[in-house]
Amino acid sequence: MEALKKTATEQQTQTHHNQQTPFLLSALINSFSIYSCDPTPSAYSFIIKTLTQNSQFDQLPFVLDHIQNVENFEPPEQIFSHLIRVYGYANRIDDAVELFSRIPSFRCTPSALSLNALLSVLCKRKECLQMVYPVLLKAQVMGVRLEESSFRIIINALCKIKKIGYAIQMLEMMFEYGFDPDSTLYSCILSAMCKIKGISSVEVLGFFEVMRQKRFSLNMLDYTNVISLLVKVGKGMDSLGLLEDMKLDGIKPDVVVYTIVLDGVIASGEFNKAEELFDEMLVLGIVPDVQTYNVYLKGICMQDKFEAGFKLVFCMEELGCKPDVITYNTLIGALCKVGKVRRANEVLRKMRLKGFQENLHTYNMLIEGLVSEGEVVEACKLFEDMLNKGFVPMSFTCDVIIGGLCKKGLISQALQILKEMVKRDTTPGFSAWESLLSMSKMSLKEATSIDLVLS
DNA sequence: AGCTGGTCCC
Repeated sequence: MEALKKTATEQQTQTHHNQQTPFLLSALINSFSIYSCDPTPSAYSFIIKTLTQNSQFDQLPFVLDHIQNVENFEPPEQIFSHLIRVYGYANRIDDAVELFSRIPSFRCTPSALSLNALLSVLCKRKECLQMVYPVLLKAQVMGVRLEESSFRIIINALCKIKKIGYAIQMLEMMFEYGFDPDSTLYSCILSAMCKIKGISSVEVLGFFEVMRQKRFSLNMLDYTNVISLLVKVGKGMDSLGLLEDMKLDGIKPDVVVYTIVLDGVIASGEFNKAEELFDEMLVLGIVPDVQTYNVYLKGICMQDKFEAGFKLVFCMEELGCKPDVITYNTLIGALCKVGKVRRANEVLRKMRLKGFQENLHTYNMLIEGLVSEGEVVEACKLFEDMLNKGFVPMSFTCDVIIGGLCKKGLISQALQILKEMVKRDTTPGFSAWESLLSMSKMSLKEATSIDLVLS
């Protein structure tokens, strides 16, 4: 073994040409035959490690063939499970799968150790997931028994690709195998469920109920996931119940949970309840952060209480919770919505003075606000300002301006915007075409101009 | 894990 290791170290500094028997393998055979003993499994382990570390994968088949056909020892399974993982890292998926199937031919009985190695390799790659099922069938034929850890790998992979139905089936299969899946598997599925868009909240709540009946100790994330889903599907008031359950469960809701629930309550227009919730939070000693204040500010603005809104922003500064772009955007958006574009513009000026850079959202809201007030020329100025600052306009915003310009009969300016869009690879929306084409007074020359842009 | 409105017609 010492002789082999010495040879292996020397070999690294030498280059050598292709031979029938690779250098390290013959070194192994020689080193042991000098002392008239047989190579040990750990000697093979050593050269396999050396070869993989040097990325000499082309030599591995010779070594494996030698173990299979010449030696008689029963190699430990770790040699193969390790090599399967290494093949995975090297992106040699077919080699990994083939080695797994071949394990019995090495006088070794494969177990979940190798199977899990292969499953991990396959589950890490989206394009390999389709191979998981055939591998499981193969494993069954080979007499490999799935372990709890095997199920864990598969369920995690299924959750990642949002195949919740299959994940639940695997969960049920675990019972058939005599395993009792723990709460982490359920949490994993629950969290994946909540991320699926268009999932029915009834289904999620049903699953959540199963978790409760199993008397799992639910964690903060479980509650947060479900609460956030309820808010997303517009059942903000239902999230209040879960907030209570959470407290009864001994979990102290944090600022994130309160912010989500507050958002849900405000979205439902229950402003009194929102006040109550905000107070409750303060009483519990939870310090609102900028995101909480932004949600709270949205509620105030929804009630058109702009003075209170400005005051809140001032208080934030006093309390050391610096407002951010979203805070100012919330004010700007609310002001534009009720036609107070002038005041919205003042907010823009103020935020710039405070050193904040407006973003795409700020421009979108102000431009739309100006257009709906009939101030198309101002809107165009702002649009230009936005382009100069390097913002990529949203097609929606362009549509709004084109609509506004057409309404005022400013067709050539509208066409200018259209050209600007085409230049930036932005596709005009339906309403932009509608505005342009509905101009019955459009002259032939301008119609041709559209033609040119289109072609 | 949470905050800003966001994209055709019906």
